Amino acid sequence: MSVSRRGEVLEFAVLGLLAESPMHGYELRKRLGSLLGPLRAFSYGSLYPCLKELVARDLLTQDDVPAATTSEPLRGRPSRRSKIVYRLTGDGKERFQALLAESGPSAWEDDNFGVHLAFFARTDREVRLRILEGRRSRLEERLATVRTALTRTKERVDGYTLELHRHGLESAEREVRWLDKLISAEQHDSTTRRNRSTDRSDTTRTDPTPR
Amino acid sequence: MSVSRRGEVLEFAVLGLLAESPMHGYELRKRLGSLLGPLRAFSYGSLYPCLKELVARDLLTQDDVPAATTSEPLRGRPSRRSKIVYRLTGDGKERFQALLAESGPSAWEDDNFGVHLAFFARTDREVRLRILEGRRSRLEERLATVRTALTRTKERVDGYTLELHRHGLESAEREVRWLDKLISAEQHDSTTRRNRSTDRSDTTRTDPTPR
DNA sequence: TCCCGATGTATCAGCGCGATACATCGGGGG
DNA sequence: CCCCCGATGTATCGCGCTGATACATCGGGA
Repeated sequence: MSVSRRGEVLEFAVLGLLAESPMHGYELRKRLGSLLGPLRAFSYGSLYPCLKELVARDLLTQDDVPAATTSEPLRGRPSRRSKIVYRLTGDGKERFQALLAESGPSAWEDDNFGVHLAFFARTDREVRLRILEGRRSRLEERLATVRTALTRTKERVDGYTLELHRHGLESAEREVRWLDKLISAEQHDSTTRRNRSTDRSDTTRTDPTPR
Repeated sequence: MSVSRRGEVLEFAVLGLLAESPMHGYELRKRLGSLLGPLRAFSYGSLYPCLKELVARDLLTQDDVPAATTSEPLRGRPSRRSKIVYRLTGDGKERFQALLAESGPSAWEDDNFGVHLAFFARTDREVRLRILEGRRSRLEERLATVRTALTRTKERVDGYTLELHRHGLESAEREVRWLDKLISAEQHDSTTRRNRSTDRSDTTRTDPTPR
């Protein structure tokens, strides 16, 4: 209760990046940008408090690096500020592994899905499949809602609004097809191991090839 | 200053919806949902404070409607809470027209573009074109940044992250093509039919927009 | 009858963004 | 030679917005 549970996506991303190699805040934020895209990138106003909390939870350690690169005897300025390098602790690695293994709804909700996908290379194949399929049915279900809402009000809306929604709808449909491609790639890839692709693990009725 | 300037998108949307007809908060929020899509829809935690502020700025009036629909003599309950209907004032209509005429960068930034497009039926054709073209170049410019960033790091990222960014890139490219279609539709519309574009008059005469 | 979902108004904790502040450093132009 | 500028680097604050929650009425189905 008192843990205050920050949004897990930033925590997850930070742990994953620091699992590759220790680094300082500025560098971390840049990597965050290239991980999640220029959008989705978190600001320092989120990053630094998050780092602070992770240190408090003993998932990270922070080492102040004086960065006395030269033999310069530390001039008049008493405080020669430099980098603060963050590093994963054992608990941190454990926590990251636990988050990697997460395959429930929290893994495929809008905000979280991107990060989980970005770390797929370090994720178990079965978990990958569950997340992809969960994401797919989540999208499909939203799609159904939007579609009916759209047809119900189709005649009562002007052409521009309609066009806006049509484009949004097509984007979502395109994302479903993209997910299908990823899923089928995963299944194909598994041919080297025992493949149980015919089991009925579908959470929702998914017709093969809607159209 | 003291005006506190709330995010203009909600204000714009609310004014636009109330310009069609007065209504109460609950109804307003539903329309907001079908205007901007289920995502993008604002929560009551945003809507009610916004309404309060707009009333304080004399852009809206709020009328408490007892909702004694029938001749029912108002049974035992002393407090028969009912709807609070919001209505545009003259200043409100003026403000909405001013926002409709907005064609600067604020009109085509990510957050604002959707609302402006949703009200295109009530927007001057020239303003429509400027907004569409502004939006297009904004997207194109971001696209260029992402593309170079992607090729620079192409080899240093695992396949899943790459795929994620590739899909995002294609979505943006698709949106550009979509804008191109809208722009060309606008231009075509102007050459074929001589719209009474030069007249003043009607504030809201909606011409049948392209399919 | 009782519960449930829709209608209806309203608030609150907390999160994340954007702006801002401060400080060091290398380099290019006046 | 200096000064500005942009990149590097850490950090905070205001505030809009979300999701949860609260409360109240109503119609309808089990």
